[in-house]
Amino acid sequence: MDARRQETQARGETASPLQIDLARRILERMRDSGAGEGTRISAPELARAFGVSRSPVSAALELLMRQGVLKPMPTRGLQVARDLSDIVPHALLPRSPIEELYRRMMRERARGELPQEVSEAELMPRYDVSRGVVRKLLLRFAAEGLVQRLPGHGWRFVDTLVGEEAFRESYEFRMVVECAALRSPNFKANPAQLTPIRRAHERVLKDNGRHVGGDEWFRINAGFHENLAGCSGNRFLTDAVRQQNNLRRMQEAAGYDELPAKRIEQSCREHLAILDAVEAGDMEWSEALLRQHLRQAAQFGQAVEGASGKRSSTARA
Amino acid sequence: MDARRQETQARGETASPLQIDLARRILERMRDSGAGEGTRISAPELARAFGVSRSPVSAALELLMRQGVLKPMPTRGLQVARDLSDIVPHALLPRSPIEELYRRMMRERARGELPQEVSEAELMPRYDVSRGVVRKLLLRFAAEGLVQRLPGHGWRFVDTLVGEEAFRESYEFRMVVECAALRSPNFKANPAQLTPIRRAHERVLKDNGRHVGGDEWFRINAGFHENLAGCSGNRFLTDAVRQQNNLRRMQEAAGYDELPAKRIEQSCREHLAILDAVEAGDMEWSEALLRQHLRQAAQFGQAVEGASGKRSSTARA
DNA sequence: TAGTGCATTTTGCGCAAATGAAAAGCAATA
DNA sequence: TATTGCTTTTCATTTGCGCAAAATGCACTA
Repeated sequence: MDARRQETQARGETASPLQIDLARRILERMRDSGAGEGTRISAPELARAFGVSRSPVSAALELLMRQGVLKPMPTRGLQVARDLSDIVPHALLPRSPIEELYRRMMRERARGELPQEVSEAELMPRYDVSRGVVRKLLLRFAAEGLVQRLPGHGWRFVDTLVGEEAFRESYEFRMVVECAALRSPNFKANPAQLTPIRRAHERVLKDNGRHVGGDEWFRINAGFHENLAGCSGNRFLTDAVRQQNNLRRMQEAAGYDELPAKRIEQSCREHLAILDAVEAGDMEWSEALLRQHLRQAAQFGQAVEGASGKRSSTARA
Repeated sequence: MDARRQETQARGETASPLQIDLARRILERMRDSGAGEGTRISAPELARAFGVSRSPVSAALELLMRQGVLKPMPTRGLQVARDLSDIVPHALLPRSPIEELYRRMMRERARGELPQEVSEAELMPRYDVSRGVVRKLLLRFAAEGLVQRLPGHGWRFVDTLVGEEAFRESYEFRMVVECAALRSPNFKANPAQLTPIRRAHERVLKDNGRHVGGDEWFRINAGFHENLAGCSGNRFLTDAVRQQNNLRRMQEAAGYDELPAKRIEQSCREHLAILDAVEAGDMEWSEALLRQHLRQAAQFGQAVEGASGKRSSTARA
């Protein structure tokens, strides 16, 4: 057993979803924290940071080593093998089949190809997977608040953000929550938290959004809003923002409307301006900027939605 | 098969959790909608209202008939058999074992007897149930946002509301969200929605909180805040309030500190005052009242928490 | 026309052993 | 002292089948 396991792992044939996911997040973390060639990587530290044991972290590091991102230290341990600033995580790391399926379901739902109410038995043949897999996927959707169990049979996707209604409501909600976060009496800008965010934004601006795919920008964007709310010190405000990000991620998955580089660039600058104001401690100005930022994003989104006839397109703020 | 099923059902030995739950909700619905003796009950209408098929509704109605709450019409169908205003639903309808277990888990968690992070394997022997049941329970907790899956193994309960920190944050969050709901441009007081709420409050006042247990009051209280937010027409605001209610329900489950009847009565009056203002369309005054109401509830809760040495007691607003 | 009662179909849950993955423990080392 | 590499232990997922329960369809009636 042991021999066989080592063998398959060495061939790179097996890697659990968690391991792949960790590898990607580790890569992003290293890059955004400014780690350069030769930087030593500590497995226990990563395990702590991501709330898992060393086992999956070790597997993820091995994965990264096979991809040439890491290399062994002269004596023991691992170090960064190359410059990370131009790496596209998703290109380097294959998505696990289950992750792929998750995104596919999300996309089909966002496009309306998948009905709002579904049964497990309906999904099994559709995606040609076992019930266990279906349950696992639905459970994950449920954990992100994107789907709910119906009282009797079946599951129900939450109202998506398509349509003027939900779209407007979403922005109204975000405006309320995120501005409240800035106004929170306990608000405290944490440089250790915000610096990587800022760095990521600057990286986007540097290559004019050429190497920045929609996925990447979404992650950066979501991270910005979530961490900003996080500074409020109010976990409920933070959770609410995260929840909204999850919802918008589903819309994003529809894959319509690639966001124009111009728009990304502008959002980026607005984010940086907000960060400046926050770090300078000028909360009123921060709030004004944020409010304006959200309003513009909402307008942009609605414009796109109005232009294309199809149901689509939440703008990313 | 068929004969056996009818037999067991006739003996009242089997009743699925859904059926029992429906029976209780139907009872509450009839009572709060002011149905008196002789009122005819329509199964399809109830099925629509609760989003299930007629099957479990029929079973629930049969259950209520066996309890003497309903009786057959002269020709066909069912009617209310007695005055419903003094009925205590929980006393009449036995909770299903799984419901009982759910509440027990919640209570033990709220009291800190159950650790914040648990594994399924740990829970199975503890409650002497199969893995399937454990999963089902955890899934339900997850659906209410009370527990989350950890990346690797195990589940993690969300931070409870005990401790000054979380308690303050919770009220800050509610203040933000609920007041925003009242200020929402699309706010629209829906009498059909608010009248049953008002009636329930008046019932509480009428018998000075004598027959109103903590459970009952919690339900009414939660319903008030949720429906009020619901009038905003913004589903995200509504969801946020519901989520807070779920959290507070867990605190409630600890079962410390029976809320004094005086306090319930006062909250009740404050709720009614808010309803008055809302229905009169005076949103500014509504908001002022609501803000004051939440502030007082927060103070009351903190006072109790400070007084009793134990970790306990979220006040109900 | 909507509601009832009954029959049929569909759906999801319960159960238990085997397998794979993550957590935890431990000695060796820089 | 913290980290690494390895081993052991614990944990969760997978899989398939039988059954209970919910959804659905249909004839009949007020």
